[in-house]
Amino acid sequence: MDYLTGLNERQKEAVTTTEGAVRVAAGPGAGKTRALTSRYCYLVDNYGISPRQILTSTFTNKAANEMKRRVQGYLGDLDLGYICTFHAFCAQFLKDEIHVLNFPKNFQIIDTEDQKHMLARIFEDMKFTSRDLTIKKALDTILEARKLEAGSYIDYFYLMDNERLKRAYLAATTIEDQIFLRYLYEQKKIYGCDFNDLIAFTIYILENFPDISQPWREKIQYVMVDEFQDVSARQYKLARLLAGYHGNIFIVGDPDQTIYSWRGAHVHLFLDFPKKYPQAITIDLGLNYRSTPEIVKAADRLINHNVLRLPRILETIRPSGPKPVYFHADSDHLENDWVIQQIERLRDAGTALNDIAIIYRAHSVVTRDIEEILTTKKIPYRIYSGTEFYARMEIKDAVCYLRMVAYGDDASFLRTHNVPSRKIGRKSLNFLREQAEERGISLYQALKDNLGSERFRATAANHYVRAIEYVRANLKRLSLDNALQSLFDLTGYEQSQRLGGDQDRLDNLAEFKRHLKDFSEDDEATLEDFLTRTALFSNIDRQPLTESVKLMTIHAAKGLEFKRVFLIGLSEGILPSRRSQDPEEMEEERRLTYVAMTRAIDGLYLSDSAGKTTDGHYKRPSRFIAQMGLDNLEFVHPLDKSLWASNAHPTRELPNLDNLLTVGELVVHQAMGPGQIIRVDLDNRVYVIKFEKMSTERSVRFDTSLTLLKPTDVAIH
DNA sequence: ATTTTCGAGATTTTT
DNA sequence: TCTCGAAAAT
Repeated sequence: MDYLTGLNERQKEAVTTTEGAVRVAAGPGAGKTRALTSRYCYLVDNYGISPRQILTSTFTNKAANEMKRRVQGYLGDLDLGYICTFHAFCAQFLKDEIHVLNFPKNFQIIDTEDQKHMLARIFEDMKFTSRDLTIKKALDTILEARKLEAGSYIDYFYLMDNERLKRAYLAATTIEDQIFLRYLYEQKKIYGCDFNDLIAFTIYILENFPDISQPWREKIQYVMVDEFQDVSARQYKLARLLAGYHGNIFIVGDPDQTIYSWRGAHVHLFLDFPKKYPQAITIDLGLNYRSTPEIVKAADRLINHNVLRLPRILETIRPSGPKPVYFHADSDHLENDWVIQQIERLRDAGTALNDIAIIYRAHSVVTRDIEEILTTKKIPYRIYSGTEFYARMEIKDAVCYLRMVAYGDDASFLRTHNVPSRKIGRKSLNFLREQAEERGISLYQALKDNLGSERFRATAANHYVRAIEYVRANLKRLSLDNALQSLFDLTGYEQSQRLGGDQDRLDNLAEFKRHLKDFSEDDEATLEDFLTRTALFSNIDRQPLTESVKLMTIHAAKGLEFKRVFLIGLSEGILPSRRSQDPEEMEEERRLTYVAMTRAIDGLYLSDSAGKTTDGHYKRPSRFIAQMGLDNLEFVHPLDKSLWASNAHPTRELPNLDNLLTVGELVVHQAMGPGQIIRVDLDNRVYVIKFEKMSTERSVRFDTSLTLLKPTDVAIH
């Protein structure tokens, strides 16, 4: 029973409320993963529910692994296959059920990079170049278009046969439609399934095939969703569908930590949960176990500038500590220098390097400079990001060689056909494109069919084709790691890397082969399974070999905690990002800062530097520094208020929204008298106000004259 | 005539 | 790291 010991009353309530719809609103460091884990154990242990009857959606694979470890710690070794991301659940589901959409069981999961490749190829085929419609924009448009009507594009296109789809894109009148339909055609041709499709297909099947849907809904007795504030509308719909039969849906989240809006998350989903489930009970976990009161105070002051939130009062139990430290440097080099000096000081005072993290808005903030200083000072560090294991060039190459064996798709072909160099350059590739286009075949097939032609006489293309064909033919006999080795040997890939002389790359390849070998220990494991896994679990958590300082983006730091946190690059244009223009985006930037601050347990260090940004503007300290409350911070240098002069933040927050009232504030309306602001609706530009005289809430336009009765920090309810 | 190499410039966040 | 373009190499 020790999964219940040490829980506070609120947490216990969350754990033991097992029926119906439950919403847990949890602040940072409130032990929400703890509550979720305990509830899982409680259901299995007390109610005799089998793990296969509980779907627990986590936001990252890392979080899933962490939860599994904890549950197994309490209950022993169990198969916890449904503690996973929605995407991983859908991959499992579709493997069994996608045949109803006439897709093969071994459909291919494609990632953003594949999609970009496909689009690039379409653009080139169409000889289409435009400054206004870049590949990136086209991809956004494609994703956006599909978001609108979950099922419709499946009805219209995925159930259409390829010939009709082809006619549709040829007949399209606008460039956008041409690209969109052409893209769907290309994707369908290879039975590709992107991350959105995984969810959308699953929903589609659940909604349209009752014979499949009903057994699943009966089987899944409990649905639990972690990090609900980052769930997209579509994922939410999936959760509702699966929980539809038993009605047990349990969500945990913190609207103030919504940092994935760009991926479809919206604060409203959490705030409006009771509208979907009128009987839902809400449990508030506001007690912060993690950070010192000083850190919580500054973070709380900052987040109170947001309008789209549930007001809450954060309480702390930790003993008092130092105020967060703010350092403004004259140059980015001096900023890095200061940060690393502090780290050295902490280390010499006995802080383990593992307890220290450097956090930033975007990878670009990490310059060669900071790495150089860390190296010269002999401080081991590890960057969690950009070049994660599977993102490394040589690993991607290896994966694409394997994909050539399994799928022979164009994206993999483009990555592998000329690595190492085989004298197949642009002209030859264009030739292949024409062939492929004309005959409706893949690039690889086109190459195979033209091996005898003069064009490829002088190239090493035949080696390439022979290697792939050999491994394809012998795949059943070869173990996966041997298959890859054969590919390497026959194509000379590894040899070329060896000649390149980069030992790191060879080490990485060796590690990749070990992974592959581990995977193929299981006799059932197929190449397709492995590729599915690499597509879904691209961030394998490798244990750091040595004690090291961790560098990561705020997004990557979500859900983690560190004794000491350095939040660097707190400049206007970086945090908040210059790309965040409208007020809602600005709120997201503020939430990001809030998330970063609340990672810290004992010490929080904030820094920025003067100098120029890449676009030539002079950098200014972030407005968020001021919004934390200057008296809540410890300034390394005497305070220079001119750094936040009124001209320092041009046009970021729309002027007419600058003076918005905040939820909870008491106002007087000329006609309707006194009332309290319940919600601020930015979409419709109205305040939702509960007036004393009225029984129902009223909407009042932003520009209506309202007298502020008195500002208040007190929460409503 | 093609392919390869090399330097410069830019890069939000991720399942 | 990736892309682009121009110069160098086959």
